[in-house]
Amino acid sequence: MFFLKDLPSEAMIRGVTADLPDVSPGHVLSVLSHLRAASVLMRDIEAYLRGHGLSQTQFLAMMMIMREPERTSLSAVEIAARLDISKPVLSKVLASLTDKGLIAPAASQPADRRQKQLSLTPAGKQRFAQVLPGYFQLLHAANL
Amino acid sequence: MFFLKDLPSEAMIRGVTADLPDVSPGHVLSVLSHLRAASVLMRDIEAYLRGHGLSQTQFLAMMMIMREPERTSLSAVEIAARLDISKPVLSKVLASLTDKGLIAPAASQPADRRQKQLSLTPAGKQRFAQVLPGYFQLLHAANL
DNA sequence: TCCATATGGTTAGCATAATAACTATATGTC
DNA sequence: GACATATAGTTATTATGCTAACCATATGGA
Repeated sequence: MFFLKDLPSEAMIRGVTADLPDVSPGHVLSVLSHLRAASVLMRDIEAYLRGHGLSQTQFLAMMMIMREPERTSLSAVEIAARLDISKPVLSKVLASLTDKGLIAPAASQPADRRQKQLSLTPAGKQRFAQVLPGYFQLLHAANL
Repeated sequence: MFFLKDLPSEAMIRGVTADLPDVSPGHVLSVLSHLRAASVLMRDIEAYLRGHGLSQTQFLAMMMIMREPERTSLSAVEIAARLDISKPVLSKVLASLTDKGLIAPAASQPADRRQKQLSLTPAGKQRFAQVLPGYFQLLHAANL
């Protein structure tokens, strides 16, 4: 995660986009500022989570499982759809969380034997509870 | 680049942060929405640039060199500072741009032999000019 | 029933990011 | 002048993302 530290000046954008009448330099600069702020925040979040032994994706995968009001488990494709990441990435993330003992196959598996339902272990729930408040405080403190 | 597709509801955030009085659920949700929008835009930008044979970092490194009003070259550390990325990443990015023939060592090298000044080649300037308008149009079209 | 097609998940290979550790060159102080 | 320290850049290692290709299981139509 990264993004430009030195944003282009509005004058520079205006010069480059002079022949693009549908592009407003002020708006483009505002979008760039937001991108910069978002990337800095994501970097901060990743550093915070890494301090707790988790990548952002690992943390969010746990959140997706915890968040289901009616259920205690989810299948891999359900998690991938909610996170908007590719299946292979999720496959690795789930393997890593399993290795850490934070998630495990759910007690009841579905009839469809292609699927694996996954639940948080007690250790997983505890880790998640430890990390969540600081995560929301970081989000709250962001000026975005 | 990615971020949550299904954002948590404000009620869910409120429940989790009930004992954090300094965290406002509405504000947290707004920050999450901005993060989501920023990550989607970055993914779109990366896809656009990849279609032109460049990664985002490669493109931005070229922009940093082009952008200097008084100069036609920059050293690696100057580029890294403006982009806010680590030196090793920049080292690879510059090697890759050199392999593509888009940048080359500048005609005049500084006395300090540790440094390498880098300029855009004619092919580099042409590629940059091809790509830039679409880049700004993507930024302009973003609702961020 | 059987075969084509779809879906869930993993593996393989590539690109890009980070930190740590390295080489080479400059600089500044004794 | 010589040695300690700082700076520019590269290499090694690790983590995380992607697409493409691959198994295994389900499903649906002839």
